[in-house]
Amino acid sequence: MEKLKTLRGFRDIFGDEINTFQHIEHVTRKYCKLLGFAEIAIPVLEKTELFVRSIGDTTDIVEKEMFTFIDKGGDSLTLRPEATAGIVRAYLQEGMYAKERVSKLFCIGPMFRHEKPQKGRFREFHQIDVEVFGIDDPLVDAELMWMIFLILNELGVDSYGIEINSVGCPGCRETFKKVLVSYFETKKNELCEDCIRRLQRNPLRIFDCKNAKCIEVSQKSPFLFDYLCVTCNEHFDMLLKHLEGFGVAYIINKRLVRGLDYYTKTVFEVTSDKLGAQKAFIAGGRYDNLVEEMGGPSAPGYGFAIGVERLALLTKMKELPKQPSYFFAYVGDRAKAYIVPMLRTFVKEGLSLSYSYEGKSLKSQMRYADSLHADFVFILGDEEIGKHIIVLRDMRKKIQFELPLEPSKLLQEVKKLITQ
RNA sequence: GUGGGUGUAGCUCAACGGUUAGAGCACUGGGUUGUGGACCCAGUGGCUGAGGGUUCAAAUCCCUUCACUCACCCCA
Repeated sequence: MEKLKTLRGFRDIFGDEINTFQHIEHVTRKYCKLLGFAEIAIPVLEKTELFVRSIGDTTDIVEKEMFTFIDKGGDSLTLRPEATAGIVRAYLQEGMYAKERVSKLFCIGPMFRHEKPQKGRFREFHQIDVEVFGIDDPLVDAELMWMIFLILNELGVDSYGIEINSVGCPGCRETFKKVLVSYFETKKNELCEDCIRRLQRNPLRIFDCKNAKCIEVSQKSPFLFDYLCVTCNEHFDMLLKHLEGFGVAYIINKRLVRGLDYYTKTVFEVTSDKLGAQKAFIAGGRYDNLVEEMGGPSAPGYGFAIGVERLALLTKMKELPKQPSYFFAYVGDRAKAYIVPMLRTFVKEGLSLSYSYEGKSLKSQMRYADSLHADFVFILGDEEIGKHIIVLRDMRKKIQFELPLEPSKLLQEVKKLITQ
């Protein structure tokens, strides 16, 4: 029989890694709540059309990376490749735009993209998504970057850079595209095959190319940054002022463009050189026209996504002080019968009590207790039962003493030890 | 989708084409009656990823396939 295993690019997350995940979620939730964000859980599965309309039908994500299938009813459904589309849908469907002036939402969960896996990239991966709707003040852009700064600081991530750029509004972008295309047309023979293709479809993405010759050509090319309209320019200037006010260090990267069609004005990436080829672990930007394009009111938006797997690779876990743990070791069947009352007594008080189901020798139980890093071990046998006592061994201090066997008195003595 | 690298015990890895495929870690038991970590002894554990071929003989060479991995494309 064939061995059962996870699908390619899908993984079990457990052990140290899931602890890191939980820690990342905990810290992120804390700052989201401090800055007035409300958590929302949205479906993993939506109609394919939602993603095609929001992400853009010529993007790689939509063209070749979605898990799409036909449902029994004949609908085309897709496992979400990103969260923004679904959150925009919820924002509209639940009428949030009518209930509040500004909506601040965040969402944590798995995303799915049918790509070839490599370092820091999986077919099922996890994102923490943060979005703001209803306001286009550059203060929002800066505030969220500051939040990232606070989160990374608390997670002990040190070597990273926040790269920012502006991709303008549809107005300045269109005029710039013409300038750009006419420049690259003159250098066409120096570009790689991919970039010649990009020239037709999405010339801005030539800036993303890693080919040495293309970089050389594009470095001398005009930048959209220098062609921004007055409004976009002012937005960007204010963003920089606010970032300085927040004390967030940034790098302006005029080459930075993003893979999703809906971005306007501010775009940014947080990168680390410790991640291999997939160096961006947080990315986001402004999307002032997306909500309207999705059939809603004219509501600007701004958001970012944290790649949890990638961030986990950079997170330093601190050893948290834990409350003491207890182990119950027993000798003989009469003593084993005390497992149930011991458990009831301890767990009710919120104290962790482990034990061996199999019993075996006291030696093996002590070894087991040690492997579980128990702080205290109770030892009970016929001898103690006869004397109405139980032995408590302090595993760190290597000392042991006798305590009353009666549960309420035992608990009293144990609590005294904790407060010592 | 395109390349490169790697597949041997639960994990990390050995084994020139030649005995019964080994070691460390982990696990289990033991090292005077009922006491942990270190140390010592013993034990469990493998269709060498799968399938075919070459050979007297294949973990080892060849082909196919699958998986993992890194990179490209793209992305968090």
